[in-house]
Amino acid sequence: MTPTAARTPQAVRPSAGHARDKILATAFRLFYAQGLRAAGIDTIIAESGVAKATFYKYFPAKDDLILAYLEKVDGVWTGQLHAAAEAAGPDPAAQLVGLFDALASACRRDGYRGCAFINAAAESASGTRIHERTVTHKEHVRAWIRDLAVQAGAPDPDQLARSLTLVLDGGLASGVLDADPAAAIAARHTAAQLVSASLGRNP
Amino acid sequence: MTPTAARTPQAVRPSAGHARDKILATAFRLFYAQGLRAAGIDTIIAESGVAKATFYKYFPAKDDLILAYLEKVDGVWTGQLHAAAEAAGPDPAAQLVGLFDALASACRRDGYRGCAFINAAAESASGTRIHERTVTHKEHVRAWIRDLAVQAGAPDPDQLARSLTLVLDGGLASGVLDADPAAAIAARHTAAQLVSASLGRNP
DNA sequence: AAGCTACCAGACAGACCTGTCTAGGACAAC
DNA sequence: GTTGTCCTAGACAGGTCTGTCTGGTAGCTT
Repeated sequence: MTPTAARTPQAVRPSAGHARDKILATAFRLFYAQGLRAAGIDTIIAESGVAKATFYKYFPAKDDLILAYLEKVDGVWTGQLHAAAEAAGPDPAAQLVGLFDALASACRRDGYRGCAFINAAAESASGTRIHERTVTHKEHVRAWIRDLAVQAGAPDPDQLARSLTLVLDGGLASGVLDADPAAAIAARHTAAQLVSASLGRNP
Repeated sequence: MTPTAARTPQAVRPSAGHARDKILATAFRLFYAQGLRAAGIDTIIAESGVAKATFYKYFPAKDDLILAYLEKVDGVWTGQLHAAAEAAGPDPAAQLVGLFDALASACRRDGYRGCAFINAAAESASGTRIHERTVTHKEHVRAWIRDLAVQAGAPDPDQLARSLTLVLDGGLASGVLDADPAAAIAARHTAAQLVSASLGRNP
């Protein structure tokens, strides 16, 4: 009601920034499906239905769009991992296994092509912002899994987190080859074995 | 000594096909270091020190060079895996763990950037020859590991081979992020756990 | 009405990419 | 000497890529 409140850009122009969302949504789709280099700016612009000038207003360079894409992927994938873990119940040990359901769900999805971060890292030289962002993502995931391992009372949470991220990354990496659900099932099974062995319980 | 023996191309022209080797060696280096798309034909030709016509004589298209590159990578990597396994001694169970030493050696090598096949698959659309070649490679590796698992007397060699390839691929995939030897050590450790658990021995 | 903001449409530049083509040199076989 | 093979040097075409720039439209604010 106050003039200042009415003056916020969102209130004044409901469509302000809308173009950015359309671009990012298209980039999300094309970058993942085709790869960072194979998806050209012109195609993204055309499929977004925006003008070129608008694109370069929001993303001064292609790398900026790629980083925004990775940010979005991070949010989506992390959310799916957390949701799968929580769906396994309150027991941290069960959550460590349950998070692998996110892998199975992902690989059943149409157009699944493995881990967007691994794929991005394969296309970017080390030292670039894109590469660094990928490393950060993987570190966050491992730190989260390590946290669960601590809560589960693992004697060596670092080692368990390492093992589980290896299996998870292996499952994701094999996803770029074929979206075989058997790999995801095997990953979950392997994770259960490793968690049991680490916690000293007999499966 | 016979005329026919002296008439073999290799004897007549020692340099025949030499240009092909130079091209392939340069491609091996650049494709792995920079990626398939980032490494341009012109650069490969320039660094090989050959003429453009010579290049296109041996490799009619870039894809042909990429396939030859993958063929070479297959030979090298498979050789390293086999060597590492054999170095662990005659026991198949020990070989299943020992093959992971190839991962540790690889990631200590300068310029290590993970698995060339996973990286190639990340850059190529599924259905292409490049993608198919990658799938074939991974199938061969898993079949070999499964063979070792059978020899080791694993009750479920398929499952053990799946688990071990997941860990191996996970180690290779994380190699494109950072050449952290800790990941390779953890992979070997995890493999030992899985082999012990599968064979019903207590570690 | 004037101004501002967000946007659209598309030409354009300059670099880089793959692949073709012409012209010719070095060397062994005959 | 002639022929055939393998090679070098590099111009060229036609396409694609990223990024810049000009000009014009719609709608809200003042």
